[in-house]
Amino acid sequence: MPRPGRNTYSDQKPPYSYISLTAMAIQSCPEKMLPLSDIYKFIMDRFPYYRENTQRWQNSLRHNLSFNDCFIKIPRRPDQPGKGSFWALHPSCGDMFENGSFLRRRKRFKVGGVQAPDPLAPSGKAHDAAHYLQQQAKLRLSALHAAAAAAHLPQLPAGYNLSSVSQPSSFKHPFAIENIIAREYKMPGGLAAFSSAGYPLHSQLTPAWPHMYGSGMMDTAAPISMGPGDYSAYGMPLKSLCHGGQTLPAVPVPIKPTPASVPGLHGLPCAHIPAFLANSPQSLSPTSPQTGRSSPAAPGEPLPSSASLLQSVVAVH
DNA sequence: CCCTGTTTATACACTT
DNA sequence: AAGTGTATAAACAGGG
Repeated sequence: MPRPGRNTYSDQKPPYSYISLTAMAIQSCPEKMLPLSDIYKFIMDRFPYYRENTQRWQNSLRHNLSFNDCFIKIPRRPDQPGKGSFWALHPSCGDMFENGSFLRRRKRFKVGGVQAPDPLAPSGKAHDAAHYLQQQAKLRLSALHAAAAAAHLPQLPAGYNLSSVSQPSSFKHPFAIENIIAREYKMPGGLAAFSSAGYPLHSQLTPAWPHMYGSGMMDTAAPISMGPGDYSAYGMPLKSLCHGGQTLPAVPVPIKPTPASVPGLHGLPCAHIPAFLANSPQSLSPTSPQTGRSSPAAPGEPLPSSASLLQSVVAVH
């Protein structure tokens, strides 16, 4: 039982920005893309704090999706009825939170920003994204279809759980919650920063799992533990990112910044992916104070992260 | 009508 | 102090 007199543990605001929350949601899905409603669902499933004032935070979240270049919008295919588009992470956004803080990025991801300020290039965002998603689609789909066939699943109906098989590569995006967790636990001194409730006391970098329902989420739903090294930041082997894949027909076409989008080719041919892992609430949750605001808790030492790996991958392109 | 998505504006916190 | 990133509010348009 939670502390008496207190709201339940989990009503504390998680130490994540909407950007990181959204990124987590997207990354949690095998296809790395989710419709808005599933992003909502993901967040509400795991962060009880967001089960209230939905109007408010959902408006903010939508604002973030539109406003930040790190999110790309992917249309649905005609045969995939439903409202709204899918949302995915821009392949080049890399590890935006490499500084270790999921509340505030060091720098905002901008398309055509740092590495390729080529004004002539057609919107880097759309371009990269399209390319990336083509590969994603290829990989994921083959895995999904194989899995569906094996499992006698008609059409990957909503509610399926193929998480174990639909991760063709052992990759984890920097935003994948697994990574976030792993990173946080790696934080030097991180564990020392816990309150008795297992809640970070003074640092945004310390483990934030208590905010989430279903501590075992990664274990149960994402048995993607893996050996280090052989994966890129995009959910596919580095090789396929660097080479190949260019021959694919443009499957997904990000909409946002590309006036020249091919109209006809819509979204991934994948099923509508439900928020993965709707674990039963375990209510670990935090109690401790969100000291983040007032306390200038040092952002902690930047971790060597997959960001560097990502950068090199992107640079190749 | 409600949901989705875009845009503008303001306030605040953090970084440099 | 200025610049930047994030949160929030709100207006608006388009689509199912």
